[in-house]
Amino acid sequence: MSQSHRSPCPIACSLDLVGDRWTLLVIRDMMFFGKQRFEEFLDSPEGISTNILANRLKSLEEMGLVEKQPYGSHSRRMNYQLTELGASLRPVLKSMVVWGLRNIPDTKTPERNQSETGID
Amino acid sequence: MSQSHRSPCPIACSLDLVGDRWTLLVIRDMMFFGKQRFEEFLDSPEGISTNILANRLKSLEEMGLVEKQPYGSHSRRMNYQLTELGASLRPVLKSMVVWGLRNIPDTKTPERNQSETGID
DNA sequence: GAGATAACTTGTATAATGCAAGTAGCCCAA
DNA sequence: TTGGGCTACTTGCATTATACAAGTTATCTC
Repeated sequence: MSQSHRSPCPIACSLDLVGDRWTLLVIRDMMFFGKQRFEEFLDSPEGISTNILANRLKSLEEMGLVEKQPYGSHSRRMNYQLTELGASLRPVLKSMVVWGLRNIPDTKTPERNQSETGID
Repeated sequence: MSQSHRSPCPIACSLDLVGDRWTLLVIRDMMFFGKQRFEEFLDSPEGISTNILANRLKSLEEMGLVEKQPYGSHSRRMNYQLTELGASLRPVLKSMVVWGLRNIPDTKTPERNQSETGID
């Protein structure tokens, strides 16, 4: 969590951590869709590529937003989960959902998640 | 506002528009610090370079988040202002301020702005 | 031991960023 | 009327990040 920061501004620092086109989508997948595995993240409609995903999972782990654990004795399988810190990004994600739904045409959230996840 | 989108997800679409390390900082400067001119944006502590700034101002204008107007007869001077759409990003910015202040050490907002701008 | 699963790694091409310097239009004072 | 200052960019080039496709590795199952 003590990466290199461009300034003491909380917005700038937040962007230093999660300010790119992919990181928050991985967090979204964990937060709202319960995804936990590498292959599940690959399935998302945005189509992240494997090298970017591996890179993001590694830096999310280093930043303390995500925890990685082996999944039982099940082959090489890993489990990725949000830490408390990662989960605390929920209001940020939710504000983006609200803004996007209101202001960008043809955006929508999957029906089955609107009640379950508190996305609305 | 109808750029190319990776998916119908409101988070992904929002990130397609403002998901990089600089765009939201320009918006921050307008929203919380009342900056309106090219040189003022350059003064911010993060040190954006001129080509990136010109590029971001152009795309912000194309997206309809910012309006550009000539400043009276004052040489080549321009005024940049948030549109209503741009201003509607305030909750997103504020949620990042709150998260950053709580979770990233040594972040702070300038004192003089805390009451004036509704940043807290 | 052969095949399936799952999580990466590697290579290469393209695009974005960062840095320094230069350009261009307009105004004002000499 | 011209020369300098102000302001907003543009350009060139090196470095870094992204995108796409393919290959590799470790474990488990049969």
